[in-house]
Amino acid sequence: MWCGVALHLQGCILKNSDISSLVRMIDRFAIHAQISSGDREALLELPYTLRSFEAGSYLMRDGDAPHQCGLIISGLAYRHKVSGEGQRQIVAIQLPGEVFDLQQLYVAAADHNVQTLTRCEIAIISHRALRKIAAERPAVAHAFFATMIAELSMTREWMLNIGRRDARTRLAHFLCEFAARLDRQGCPPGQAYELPMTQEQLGDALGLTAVHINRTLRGLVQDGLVEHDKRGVTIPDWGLLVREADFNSRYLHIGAFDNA
Amino acid sequence: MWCGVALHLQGCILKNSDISSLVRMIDRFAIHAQISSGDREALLELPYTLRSFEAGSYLMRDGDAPHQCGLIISGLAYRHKVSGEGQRQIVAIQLPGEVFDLQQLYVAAADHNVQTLTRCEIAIISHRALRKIAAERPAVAHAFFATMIAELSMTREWMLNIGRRDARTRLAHFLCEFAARLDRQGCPPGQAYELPMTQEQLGDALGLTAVHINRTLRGLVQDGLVEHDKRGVTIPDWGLLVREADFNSRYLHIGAFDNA
DNA sequence: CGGAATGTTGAACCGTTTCAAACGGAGTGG
DNA sequence: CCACTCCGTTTGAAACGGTTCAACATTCCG
Repeated sequence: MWCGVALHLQGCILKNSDISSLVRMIDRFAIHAQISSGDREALLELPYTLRSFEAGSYLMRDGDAPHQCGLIISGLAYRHKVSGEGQRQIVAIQLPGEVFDLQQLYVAAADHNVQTLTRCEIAIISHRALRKIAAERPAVAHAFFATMIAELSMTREWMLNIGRRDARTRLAHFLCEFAARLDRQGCPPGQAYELPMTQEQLGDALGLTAVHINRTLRGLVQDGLVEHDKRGVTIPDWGLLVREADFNSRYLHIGAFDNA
Repeated sequence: MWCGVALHLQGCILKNSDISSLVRMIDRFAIHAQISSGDREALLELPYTLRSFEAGSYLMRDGDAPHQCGLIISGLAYRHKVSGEGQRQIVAIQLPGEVFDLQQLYVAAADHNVQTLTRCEIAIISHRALRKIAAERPAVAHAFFATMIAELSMTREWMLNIGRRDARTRLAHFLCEFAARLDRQGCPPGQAYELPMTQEQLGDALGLTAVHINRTLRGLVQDGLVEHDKRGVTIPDWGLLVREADFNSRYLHIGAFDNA
């Protein structure tokens, strides 16, 4: 299922680049959540295992008893559920650096699947270790809680998107959200990014068919709202697309947590 | 906006019924989350304010800076967002006793609305007090976290429902979920319950129009899958509806949290 | 009792799906 | 290098599920 060597942060060989990206991510998390440097150190010293996964690997399966979480160092993953009829709904995209996958931390059986979208480097950490640090360090628990709030908010907006917007607006909104979130993660801002999803996956994310995604996307391209070659997306006029998409980034709570 | 007198639990007049239902709810929460009796006492001694709200009152507005949470003692509430076109999507129904409204606990500006569906008795508590108890008592923080996980799971299932199931299945699924959740809250089990929602609200919850809800509901009734008079729903054959609804209660994580 | 909100029904319409066929690019093996 | 396959994209035509609009019935509530 996964290839690559398991490397422990503690007393184990690790490429410099891996260490530094882990540090960078936890630092971003720390700033975001305003945790102390002691908390930051403790987070860094947890027993991570670094693994590499091929595109399409399952990180978690619906029904499994989950015992570990992942922090995406590089690559993209997605969460999905499938209905009794075999219809798939993608319920979230997970970007690199979006802290820990905490969604099943206290749950006996997973209620959805997580699968990699591209090749991924993931720092794996046991639930036990995360529960322990959350119990010992209130600020870390607080930060974990805040990330769950952000996830929930994003999921609500997706629901509005799927339930109440037409295909064109829906797709435009998705493209805006992707750009805004990449932006926040410190990727080169806004105008152009790689979107490593097939049209079928886009359809599954937006509650549409691949065919209709195709037509809708071509519509957006034809009207000059986005450019699009292979898996690359570029947005020539951000304001224009935002208006078309009915997009307002407030629900992402970027840098807007109340830590008092 | 709200009528009725604000009553403080601490050293203040309070009807017996109010106290006892609050105690009952916190006890259920305590059992659910396996928190200690000390934690339970601390939860009970928080400075709640009891208020009564008319049906249709806003408990929170999109964009507000939220400073307090509510615990629904009796009545129903719902969360919703509205799109730029004025289309509304209901993203969750809140049942009595479903612990605290923690979804905006660490957020600078609310990202959605909460409105009462019926007349509600709500125990209001400040964010400050909740943050304090969460910081001081890891088990309580843990329990809060678990309720967020459950919310998130429910929201994901709604997304699957709206994105990938047809109107009939969607409505049937909604009715099943409602029954299962009421059941968990200790209401008389399964077969019959009151559903105090208009068809327009049902439509907004399911991403459909009121007209289509009407036709779909009549279809279910005609086929003997549900009975329905005024706002009452009864389910003659639970297994039958469950099959029609593609419903599997696992995502509700009823009594299935891993507290190790 | 009267007026407003909610439920019910029909007919026309439209956005999206379905099915089917063709096209293009990447990777593989001969 | 070509032939071949696989996967994803593109396009068209027909069908369908759900919407829209409009009219009317019913219930709720002051």
